[in-house]
Amino acid sequence: MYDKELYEYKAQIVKAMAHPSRLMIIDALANNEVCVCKLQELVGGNISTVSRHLSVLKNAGIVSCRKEGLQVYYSLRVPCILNFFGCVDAVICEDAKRKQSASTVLSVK
Amino acid sequence: MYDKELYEYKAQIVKAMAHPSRLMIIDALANNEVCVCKLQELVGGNISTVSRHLSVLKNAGIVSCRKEGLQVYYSLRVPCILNFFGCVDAVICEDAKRKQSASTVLSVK
DNA sequence: TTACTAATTTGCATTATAGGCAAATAGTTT
DNA sequence: AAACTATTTGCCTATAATGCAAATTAGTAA
Repeated sequence: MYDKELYEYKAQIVKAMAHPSRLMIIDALANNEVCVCKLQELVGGNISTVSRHLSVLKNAGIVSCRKEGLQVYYSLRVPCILNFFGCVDAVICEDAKRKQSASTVLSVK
Repeated sequence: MYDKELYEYKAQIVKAMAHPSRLMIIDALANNEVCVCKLQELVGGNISTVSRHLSVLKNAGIVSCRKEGLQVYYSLRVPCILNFFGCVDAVICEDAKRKQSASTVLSVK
């Protein structure tokens, strides 16, 4: 396949987003840069785990960071990622129309 | 966290896309339904593997299928998924501006 | 220098995922 | 019914992702 390599590359990026904590982080970075310490408060759990998630996102090219004093601030490098979230919601809504499982969590009419 | 459950739900959907063969399948379904046999030709490999990828996409609510005679035809249930692909390309392009690794595969100027 | 704080990296154990093969299912044809 | 085709499912092994804890790096302040 000619573009098999390209699909592998794309899959790497999608995979980088494919974790609840990392989606939460991306959402948190929607409007402004946030330091690791705040992100830890947000997603909870061990700081080493949060740091690992951030490095996954960074390696995929989704976020970038800058250091200011002791803190490291992360920001979204490609904001269009956020548009996608609406579509994921659409998948959930479509599903909710049939099953009931998702409707409670999204409060779909 | 309030909507931790929601993020887990979303991650499931994103995870379902996070594989080169499955991205390839989604792309193939962009404009029309395609039978499993054609999809196997496309992604290659064992048919049982392809079938498994399809069931991952189906469980996530991304595709649906209908049977016609001996064949099963799959189609995209939520086409907005495709919009997202442009954004993944944007991530790759952003990256290509710095590194050189991706530029060859995407032929970015 | 030492002590302190923020973040990252590394090692390890646990769990999840991928892919192949063979067997099972469902629909078709004879 | 039996033979045939398309697809799915169960079982297995190999590989990758996860989360925690301990060790490490980097910046700050005494």
